[in-house]
Amino acid sequence: MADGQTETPPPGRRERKKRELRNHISGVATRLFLERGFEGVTVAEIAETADVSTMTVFNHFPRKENLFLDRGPEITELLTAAVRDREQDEPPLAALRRMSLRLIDERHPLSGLVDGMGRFLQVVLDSPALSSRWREMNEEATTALAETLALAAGRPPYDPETRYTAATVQTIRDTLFREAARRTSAGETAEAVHGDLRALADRLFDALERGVGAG
Amino acid sequence: MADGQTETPPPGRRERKKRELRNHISGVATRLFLERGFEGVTVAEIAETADVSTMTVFNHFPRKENLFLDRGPEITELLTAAVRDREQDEPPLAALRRMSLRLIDERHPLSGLVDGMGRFLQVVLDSPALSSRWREMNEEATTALAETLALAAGRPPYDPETRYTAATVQTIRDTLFREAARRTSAGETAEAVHGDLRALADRLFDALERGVGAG
DNA sequence: ACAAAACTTTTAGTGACTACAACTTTTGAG
DNA sequence: CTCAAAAGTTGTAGTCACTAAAAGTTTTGT
Repeated sequence: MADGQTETPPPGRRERKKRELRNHISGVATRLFLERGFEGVTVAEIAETADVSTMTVFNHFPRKENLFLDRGPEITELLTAAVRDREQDEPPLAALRRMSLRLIDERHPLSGLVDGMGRFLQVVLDSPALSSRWREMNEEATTALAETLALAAGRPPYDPETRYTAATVQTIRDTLFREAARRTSAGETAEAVHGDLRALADRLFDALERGVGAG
Repeated sequence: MADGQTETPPPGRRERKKRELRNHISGVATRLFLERGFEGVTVAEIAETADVSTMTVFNHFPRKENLFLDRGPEITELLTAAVRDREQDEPPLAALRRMSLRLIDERHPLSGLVDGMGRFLQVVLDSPALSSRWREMNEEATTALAETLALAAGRPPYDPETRYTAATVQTIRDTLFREAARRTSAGETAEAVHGDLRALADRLFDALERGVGAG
């Protein structure tokens, strides 16, 4: 299955080392941020600790915030894929609800149901720059979802009511994440929160669907 | 009615001059931003043009973004006052809807129904920093509204479902503003957009109320 | 008139981020 | 294997938002 060479460079060593270095830098940065907060660590210090130059950090992460928050594209992908890849006869909002419940059941990090997520969220909320980047990621996801929903419903791409629906789905996701992170950080275990979170998700999606139909 | 002295300093000259200087600086800055975009103007240049020192600019506006976006508190105040000062028997969401329609009917700047709002929004959307501040203002308003709604409904101050309602009200407000600014900047007059915007507001509030009840 | 309070200014940083040139490593072709 | 191009890293020298602190100026109340 695996070819076991160690000396010959199989096309892709550059890329692999690049990924590894990126992970290394982001790992070092994340650890420092969790320990001392976002503003308490300078990029120069991260570079020093990771044993690279400051410029290298910026080569891999154009903004300091990206060192801590780099799952933005993943959120966007989850939301749009849920709508795009659903069965023909399933309404978009039903697919989005299913996907949200699946994240919760799988204790996916983006559901917030992971130990340590409380500290993570606290670091974000304590930092204006990270909070800002958090909202920016949410908006990117909202815009992408609005486009996908418009496409699925055969509406014009900038329809305000479609955007309303997309923004509200994002509100639900954000509400669920914060609730999960808040309660797990308050000492409750992920297991204890799981049931309540699921019920909350259902209630919020119910409210949205009563408002706009099946979407 | 007015005491007409010009030489004697009636307690408040300092405050008046301060307000005037603040307005002067923000006016100069706004003009420059509209002409050349947010990133195209440095704070030093604004200070120079306004004939003050750079530090004075920062004394009046702690962030550069505040020079262009300083109506955040006003939004918060409008939303919370609508709920706080409503008649006892009026549901909170009905009061918020009335307030939104009133802004539209009065062509209030925060409704977006003002000539030149298109260019304003374009400058905001063209600048990452201003877009970020815009979202931050929205979040402040959302948090304040959530607290007020929770109080009005006798719920705990951090109730996730109340926050969902507040966030959705904000989504409606933001959607309406963008739609108004987009269409007036596309050449339509505020009068032509007014009727459509009112109807859109009603539809969005209908959707929200169907979902969560009268709030 | 005078002292305290409130502003403004100057000075001297810090820290994120950029442009650019020099240097090193990896890759692919001959 | 060799070598040149491509990709990546590094150091240098900025720019710009923003801060801290001290000194100078104007306004205010007595």
